[in-house]
Amino acid sequence: MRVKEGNKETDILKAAIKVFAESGYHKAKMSKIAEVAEVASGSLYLYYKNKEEILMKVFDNVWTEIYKSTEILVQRNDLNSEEKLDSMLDLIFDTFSENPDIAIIMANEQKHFQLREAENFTPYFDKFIGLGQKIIGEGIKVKVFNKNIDINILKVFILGAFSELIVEWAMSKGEISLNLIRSNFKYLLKHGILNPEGK
Amino acid sequence: MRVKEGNKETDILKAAIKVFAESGYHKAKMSKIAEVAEVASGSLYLYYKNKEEILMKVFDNVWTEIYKSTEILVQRNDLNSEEKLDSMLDLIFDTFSENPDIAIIMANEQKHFQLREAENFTPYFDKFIGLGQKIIGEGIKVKVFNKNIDINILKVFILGAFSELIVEWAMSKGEISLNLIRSNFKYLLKHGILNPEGK
Amino acid sequence: MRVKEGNKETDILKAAIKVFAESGYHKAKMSKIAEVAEVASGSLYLYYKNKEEILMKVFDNVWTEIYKSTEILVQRNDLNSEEKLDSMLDLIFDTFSENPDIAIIMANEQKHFQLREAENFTPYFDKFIGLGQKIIGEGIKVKVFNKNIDINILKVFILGAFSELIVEWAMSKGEISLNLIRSNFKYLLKHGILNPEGK
Amino acid sequence: MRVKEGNKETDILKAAIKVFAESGYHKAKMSKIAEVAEVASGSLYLYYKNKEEILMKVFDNVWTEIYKSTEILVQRNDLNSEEKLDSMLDLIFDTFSENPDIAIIMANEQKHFQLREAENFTPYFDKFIGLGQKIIGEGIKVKVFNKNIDINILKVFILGAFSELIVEWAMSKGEISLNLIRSNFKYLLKHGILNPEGK
DNA sequence: GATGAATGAGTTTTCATTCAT
DNA sequence: GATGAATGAAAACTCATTCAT
Repeated sequence: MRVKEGNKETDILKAAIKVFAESGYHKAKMSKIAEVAEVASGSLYLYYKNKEEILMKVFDNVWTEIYKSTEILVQRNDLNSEEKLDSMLDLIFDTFSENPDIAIIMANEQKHFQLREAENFTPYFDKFIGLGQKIIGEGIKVKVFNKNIDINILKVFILGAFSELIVEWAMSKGEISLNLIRSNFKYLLKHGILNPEGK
Repeated sequence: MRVKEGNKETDILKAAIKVFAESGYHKAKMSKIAEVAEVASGSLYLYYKNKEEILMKVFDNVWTEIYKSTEILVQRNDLNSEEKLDSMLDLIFDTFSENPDIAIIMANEQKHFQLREAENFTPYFDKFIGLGQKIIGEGIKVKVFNKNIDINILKVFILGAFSELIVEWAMSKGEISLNLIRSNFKYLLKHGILNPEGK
Repeated sequence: MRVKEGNKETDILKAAIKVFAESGYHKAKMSKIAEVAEVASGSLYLYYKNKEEILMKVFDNVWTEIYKSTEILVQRNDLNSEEKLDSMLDLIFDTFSENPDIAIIMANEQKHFQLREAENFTPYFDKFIGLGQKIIGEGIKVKVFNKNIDINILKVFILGAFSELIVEWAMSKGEISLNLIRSNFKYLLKHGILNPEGK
Repeated sequence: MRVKEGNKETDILKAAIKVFAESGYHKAKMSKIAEVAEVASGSLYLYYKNKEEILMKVFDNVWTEIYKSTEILVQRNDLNSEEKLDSMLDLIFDTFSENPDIAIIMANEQKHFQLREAENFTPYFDKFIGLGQKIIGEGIKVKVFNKNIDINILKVFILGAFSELIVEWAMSKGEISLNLIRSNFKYLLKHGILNPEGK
């Protein structure tokens, strides 16, 4: 029999990530994904039920990975709250900077599907957000973080700033230094923009 | 004197904003926009060249308005840099909180069209961003804002955090207090999350 | 505005009848129906939800018409049972001989959809069968028809024989005399094949 | 000695009969046939050229068998015309009641392929019909059957009534008594529906 | 200007058939 | 012979846009 050559499932997913990032989900054509994956269009449906399922798989993969790493992080006793937040930010910076196309897809499509196709959207995004909240909550308890800040607002603040920055970086195709973005992001998040030395 | 109401061009734009916010641009049907605008579908094309042009007009309207108000703000002598930043943030908070559907559209669609249909995208967005940068730049010069922060990164940081927050609010249909969001946002932006009293 | 020219809904139905009769429902292409109806393919969907709905409409139309005429027939007091049966047979002979393509479609497709898409199948077929049974039942009561015959079996017997004959005629494109078929059918149904004069 | 069971060619045919009866030929999937036959889908093509050939084989098998048995019947000298007709009817009743799925397939698909794929359709159906005509023709000659009946019409009449009845029985999954159907069928065919005792 | 019926290009998806192993 | 992964042609259907009235 004809045996699976290489790994078509992965090839297709990689191709889809590329095409979705390039054209946006709605304008992306299945035929283009097939072409990039060097696979017949019918083969897409051997591995994925339909176009949406491919996208959902992209999100599921990243958020599952991020969630799992964060879970381990949360349980570490050798790190204080500030260090845990730092590590968590490094984690997502690393993940998306290794997969800039996924960052672009997340920024452009995630909200739409989270809102309007919630039942098919990976539960690991919300679970990850929950862990982030936990880290911050602990930081507040031990008075490292300001207790007057609304934690629900904070999480949205962080997520928004982060995803905009990572996409800006991804779109610039590396022209902007990721490390500069990362350090500025961390600094801003912790100290804000005011000149600490006063005017 | 009040301009006569029932202007079709405006009706269509309002209807489109509603429909785009509800379904997302790509899934929005022209026939639905026509229905909501209480206009025949053919009439849409009397006022707008095509579907995309309607969306572009939505963006052009908000960013032009925001740009113009910001321009006036920038020129005021009675405000220092921190006050100008505050006012600018109030400006966009006010604008989008009066038009939550536009906030949703901005969050979901703007990036796509900014990137991939740049030639049709309103120049007033970039012009507005320029003004924002100017305000901050001045603040740095007078040492109100921290000079070590990269201004390009900062603008993306602010924009990302802001739009995520405003959409969160818009999607929640008013369940979250806008004032709480605004004050937290301003505080975070200025002072960050660390407890100022130390641990 | 562009006003309905002619009657596209009817044009499409007529075209579909032709195409379904020619190729069979499953092999019939929507594009072919559109071509025959001299209409764009998209227009088909202005009048019918999908391919199946067109076919269902064909069945609904014939059986509704036949049912209504039979209903009137059943109520007549001037006819005895044998005459009513005769008239009913004439009715269906006339209907299908005026629409030979529908006869072909009925013979080839009806059973499939009756069985497997029962919820979309016209209720007027069963209602018509009910009236047929009523006529025969009355004939048995007044001893015109043989009381030993199972009426459920009889109705299937008649229906099967009739539809096979009408299709044979329709397929022959008029080579066989319809009147000959009709008289032989009536005779056989009443007297059977045995030579009445005995051997 | 029993022929070895588990013959793939036969397994496939049996599976196809089941699947065709269940879903109808056009909706039947080759993959489903393979699954039911417990065979790989590629193996279907080792034994049959394509989907249509499988169906054609189904028809060929029944009609060949029926033809051969009828041929023997025709040549018997110990039976008069009426008895021959009776036996022939028993023959087809027996054949299809032992293979109700084939009865269903015949009723739903035969006409389509007889008409539109005549060149691939088994010649044994027509040959069988020829024998049937011969039996009746002889019955007319010896004045057992009514000479005024058109023999071509009669054969269609019988075939239609029979196949509708056998399918009705097959679909009812045995709820209706086959013997009752058979006796009513024979009676109706010979004597018709009129009450022999007059009104 | 206004209408909405009509258009037809464009895309996803299915599934019979092939063929490398 | 047997397998089942891979293929790609084919077709239904959608919907932005046009245009006759």
